[in-house]
Amino acid sequence: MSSASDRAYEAIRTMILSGELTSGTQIREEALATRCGVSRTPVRDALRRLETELFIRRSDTQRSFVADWSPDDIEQAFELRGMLESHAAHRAAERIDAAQLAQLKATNLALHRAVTAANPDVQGFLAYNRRLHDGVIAAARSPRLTSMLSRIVEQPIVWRTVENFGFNDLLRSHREHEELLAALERHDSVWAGSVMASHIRRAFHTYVDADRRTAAAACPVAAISPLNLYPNMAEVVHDS
Amino acid sequence: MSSASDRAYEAIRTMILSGELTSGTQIREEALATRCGVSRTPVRDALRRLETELFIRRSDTQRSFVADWSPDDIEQAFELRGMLESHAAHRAAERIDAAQLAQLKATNLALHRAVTAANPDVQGFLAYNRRLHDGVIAAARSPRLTSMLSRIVEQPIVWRTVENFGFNDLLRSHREHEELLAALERHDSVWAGSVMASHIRRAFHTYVDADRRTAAAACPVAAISPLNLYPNMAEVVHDS
DNA sequence: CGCGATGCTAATGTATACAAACTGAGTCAA
DNA sequence: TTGACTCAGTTTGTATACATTAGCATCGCG
Repeated sequence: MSSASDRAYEAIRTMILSGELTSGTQIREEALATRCGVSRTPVRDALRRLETELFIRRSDTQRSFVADWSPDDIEQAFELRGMLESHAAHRAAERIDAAQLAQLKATNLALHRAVTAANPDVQGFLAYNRRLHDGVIAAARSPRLTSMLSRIVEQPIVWRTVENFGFNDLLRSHREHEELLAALERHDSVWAGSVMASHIRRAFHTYVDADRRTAAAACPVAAISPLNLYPNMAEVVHDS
Repeated sequence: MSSASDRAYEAIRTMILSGELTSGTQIREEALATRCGVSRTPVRDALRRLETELFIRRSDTQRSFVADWSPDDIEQAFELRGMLESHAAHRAAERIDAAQLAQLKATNLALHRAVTAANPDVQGFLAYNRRLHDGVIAAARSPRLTSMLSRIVEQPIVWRTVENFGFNDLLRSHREHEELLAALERHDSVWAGSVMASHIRRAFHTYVDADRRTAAAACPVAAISPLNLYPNMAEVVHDS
């Protein structure tokens, strides 16, 4: 999209993810506009986008607040992402062609190199991981699915997750991708769907564990949801 | 949302659903603004919303066009809606309380009355049907799920579908709701999920059949997708 | 003392003017 | 003839000013 609108979007998103804007904070368009160096118009655009991605919540009276993610919210997000990406993998297995498959393999190879480098390149892992998942989604050839996955189940959690990943988690991620690729190569949709479902479910648990370890640590992204100390706590009340 | 923005949204949406704006038509903000009697600003807002709901497609160069729904698109939409609402029913069965259940029952009773009235009240059916499904989604208590279902898998297809429903289809819909309510009352999440999945899958086939019958008829909503004459046509090329 | 009305302040919604970007037709050169 | 380039016209993006509405506190009245 356009430059100013994009910059505003990225800037605000980053502020939220970095913890600069904490959950529950009210958002004033004017203030953000100043901060991003643009006018209110593109900021409003960005806020709309962030709202559909549930980074931002609007009160019944049109005020915007930074959304707070309860442990239950986070689990739901993982659940939805698992369901949708599993479906994407299922479709992809029926539709993927040799070129796409080759590209996915190359991506996972690059991911492996990033992980096993002298000092592991987490940013690289993130980028390749994203590219691989995007590739699978694209191979599913469903505009609706693509749109839902890109917009709603976006990366906030993944971000935070990978921050807390250890070396072994990254390696395991690579191995699971390998299995997914094997399933895609055989056009075995059931297998592909299952692998993807477990892949994401595992990421969920890795997240919960890592979060429990680092909760209340100095890292602001962990401090956002200290309740994660109790991941088994069943019903958490939440508004909106 | 705000008045002008809402009016623009409703107006444009109606233009699309009624066939006044045909698929593929380029959308000029200025023209729509004039037509809706508001300025470009709320029109832009409305277009963004309609874009996330996939009523509108944007070219890589920021031009907007009315989306065209191929038969494959429509099946995908039903698939996604089935998956998500089935999940919603599953969750709802675990969480629904007596009050919510009673309300759903009342709604389905009202739906039945609307259908079996002297001359069947299709608009009434629509309203009650929507209320019932919304009730189930609300009972699932998942903001993310709610947002996805309300935004993306919205009602365009349902609208067109019900236009083509016959008396028996409406009655069957009521019966399937009854079964769903029974599952919810027993808090049987597996049953509830299955019933919802078949309910929506059946709606898909009813749509396909009805559409085949009425395709190319005078009704503009049917004329929007003449390709539906061939519902079994597998792969349809589509851009975006 | 409580409660509601009222006016001020601040935030969002809307309109409009201007800037930037795309479109497409026409032109010129290889 | 084709292909790239240019330039006017059109369309969208951005900024800003104004309108409207929510928040909030104070004041007046019962």
